[in-house]
Amino acid sequence: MSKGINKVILIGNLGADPEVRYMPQGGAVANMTIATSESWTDKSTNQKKEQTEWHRVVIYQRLAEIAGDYLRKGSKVYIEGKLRNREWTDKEGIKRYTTEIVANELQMLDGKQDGQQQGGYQQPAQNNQRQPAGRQNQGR
Amino acid sequence: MSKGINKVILIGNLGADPEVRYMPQGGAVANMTIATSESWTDKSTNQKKEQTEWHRVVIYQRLAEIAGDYLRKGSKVYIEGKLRNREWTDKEGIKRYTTEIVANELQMLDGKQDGQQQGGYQQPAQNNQRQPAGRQNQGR
Amino acid sequence: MSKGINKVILIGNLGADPEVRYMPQGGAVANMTIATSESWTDKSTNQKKEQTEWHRVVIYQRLAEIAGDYLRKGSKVYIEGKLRNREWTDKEGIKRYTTEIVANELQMLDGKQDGQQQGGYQQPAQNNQRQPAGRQNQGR
Amino acid sequence: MSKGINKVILIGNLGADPEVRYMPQGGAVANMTIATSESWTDKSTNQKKEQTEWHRVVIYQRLAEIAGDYLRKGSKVYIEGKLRNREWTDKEGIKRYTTEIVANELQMLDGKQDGQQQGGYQQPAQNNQRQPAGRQNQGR
DNA sequence: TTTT
DNA sequence: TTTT
Repeated sequence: MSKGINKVILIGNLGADPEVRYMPQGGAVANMTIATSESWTDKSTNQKKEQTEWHRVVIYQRLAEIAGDYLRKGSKVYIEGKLRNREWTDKEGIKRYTTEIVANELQMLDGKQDGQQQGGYQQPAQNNQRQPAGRQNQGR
Repeated sequence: MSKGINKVILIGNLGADPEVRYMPQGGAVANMTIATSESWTDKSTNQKKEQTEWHRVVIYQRLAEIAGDYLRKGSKVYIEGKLRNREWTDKEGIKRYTTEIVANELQMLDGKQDGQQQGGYQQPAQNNQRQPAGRQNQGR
Repeated sequence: MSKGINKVILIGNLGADPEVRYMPQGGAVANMTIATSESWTDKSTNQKKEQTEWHRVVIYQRLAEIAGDYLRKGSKVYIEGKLRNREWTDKEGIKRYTTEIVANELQMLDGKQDGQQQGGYQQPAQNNQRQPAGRQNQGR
Repeated sequence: MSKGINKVILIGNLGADPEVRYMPQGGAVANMTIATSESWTDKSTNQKKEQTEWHRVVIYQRLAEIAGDYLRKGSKVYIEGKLRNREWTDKEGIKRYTTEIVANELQMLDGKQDGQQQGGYQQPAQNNQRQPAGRQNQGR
């Protein structure tokens, strides 16, 4: 049972190909960043403004494999998940905190679902290699 | 116009009374932390587990004043807003990043809307004092 | 896999105790109506207005039993689910259409979780009797 | 102030071009139907199943004009709004009820934002004609 | 730091 | 038919 609601809904574009790694037990973990932006006109200066937020998203298991197989830099996705705060230590030994979205639903929103990319033929195995999940870029 | 969707929905309890400050121009800003927790049974050990997330929420203007007037430590609220990442420098000069929810909708979900609290009579003006918005606890 | 998103989020009060029935195979089905209301001031007449919507909600299986055991007329709930349109024929043989929310998440939002009701002691088994699911009020 | 939450989020495709009409006072009203579908494998028969829901969506004012100008049959959209139940009388004098989503946010999710359509050149003024809002297809 |  |  859960007490309270912790829900995030994002529609945005991937800043890079998802990074897929595998846990020692075999489960997949995908990390990706998603940009959402909003634009408005500043009424005092009458200037157009744009603000982009970059969201750290982590996905597990089967959904992580789907992300690794079908999503690429620039892909537009719908993500639903929850917020999670994580503590880690950087290489200088400084304690840092990161908020990320743990996604439990994912939908591609553009037609590049064939895995085809702008830069010609795409090797589907590229993001699929079983890399150890240990050393990864943590935090932001 | 906005490109993409950046939406957060929370239902949880306040960890403390909201901190309300006023901008130089007079607009109110309320900061609060909201806890959401989920509990489940670990099927391998058959033990009950609970995980609590603490969310930093910031509210502006009229909604901030409502928060300051009606919400207290322990209040259950519905919050809707968007994720915003903010960069700041701590007192050691270390650059830090914080993710917070900028709320644009707020609803009280418990009957303590009279401002009555467990600890006896409550002074409604307490959180209403016009404190300068300058020096505040930043980050987490 | 799902194509598209079909999501409803409601916070409101039950108009009556949930009606719980059991399918021939034993699965529970709970029907309930939930009111959400919004109020505003009509700026042309300066009059306060209020508009209430009544939502038909249906819940299945274990969640339906929880609803039957813990929810009562007046209970405040959070509901998450999807829209479903259903066709049925009334007793005059007229074909009718009803839209309902099929809930997949439910949370009680008030302190009446002990099953205590305003009218004195409450028999918890009352809504629990295994009624046939056949003859029910359909449509609205 | 609103009591309760009444929120719908849809991502789906338009079943037809939006129908835009104008109120006597000049405000635009757009009606459209949006399909969401989910597919799954029936584990008892091992057959693939698909279920499509058709949602009636109504949009007002400036957003209605945007819908009329940029959306076409087949367009993929994100819609956010609220549920509203409406009573009307069909031509046989039978009282009917319809549930629709009143949208307050709309985002196009495919690249056909230039108004270009599959069937050749598209007249942008076509859906823009100021038709009276009186006689419209009501109900479903 | 909340809540059940 | 609910709730404040």
